Amino acid sequence: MDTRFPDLRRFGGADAFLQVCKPRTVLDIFTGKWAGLVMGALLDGPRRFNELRRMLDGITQKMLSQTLRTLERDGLVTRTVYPTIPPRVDYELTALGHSAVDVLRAIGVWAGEHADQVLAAREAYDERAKEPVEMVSRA
Amino acid sequence: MDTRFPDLRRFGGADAFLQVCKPRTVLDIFTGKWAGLVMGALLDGPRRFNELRRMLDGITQKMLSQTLRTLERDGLVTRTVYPTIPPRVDYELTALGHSAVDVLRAIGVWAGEHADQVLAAREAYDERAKEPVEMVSRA
DNA sequence: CTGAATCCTACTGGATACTG
DNA sequence: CAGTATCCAGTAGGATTCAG
Repeated sequence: MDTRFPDLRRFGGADAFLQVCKPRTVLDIFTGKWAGLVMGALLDGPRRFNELRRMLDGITQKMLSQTLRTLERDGLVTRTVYPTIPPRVDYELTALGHSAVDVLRAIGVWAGEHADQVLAAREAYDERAKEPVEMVSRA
Repeated sequence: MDTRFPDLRRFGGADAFLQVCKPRTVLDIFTGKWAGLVMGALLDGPRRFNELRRMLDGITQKMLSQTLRTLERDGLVTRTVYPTIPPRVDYELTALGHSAVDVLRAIGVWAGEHADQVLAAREAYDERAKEPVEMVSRA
């Protein structure tokens, strides 16, 4: 989901979305599978790599590593290396990262409040699909 | 980005995200490439298929059709068919859909306000990557 | 411990052509 | 007009292996 600048040229109505045109690339921050969870795991302070891995049970090293690198690149997380043996690396949310978490929280709240409605709608829809079919192709 | 229920079992810290566990499936609403834009196009009232297609310049029939069907399934949009000739179909946001748009707007606002910071951070990061490299592997 | 590199699969989204 | 069906490319994400 990206294709780099598919770019949503002008946008008909909805002024609120005009600003989404350029910042669209930034939206990827919220679309990844893990980015939100990783930031959530950093809410309480700095964490080490394996600490995060344990918190996000189910994530692979690759995805954690990849996600962290992206978050760092986007300025949402800082990475601090302690040149000790064994090496130790701490990750921490930046101010920007915290502001992003607020948005994630808003999304989470909406999802929490409306999940039932959405799921019910889905069930109803899928149910209707299996129905009588009415339009019998009577030969 | 889905794999249906990868399911984020328990979640270490961040209480705010606990509720994301079950409703995670609902989050897909915001992750699609077009869902947000389509809902945005419906803000001012009902629209017909081709009307939407023109507003969302760049979208293909397939994606518009697919997106609308998903939105309908999730109860965010209603679909009304007028059995006239030629056929006419109207799409309109439901109350649930409108509430979702509010969240989308919040995301858009954040993106608009912080896009510059993120993009600057990215540039800086990419710049550093090309640097001296310091750690010369001196034989 | 903290990653990077490789391989592999499934899904998203686009182009094109056809139907009621 | 409002779709559906088919084919195709790019990519996200997982498993596994290797390295500093």
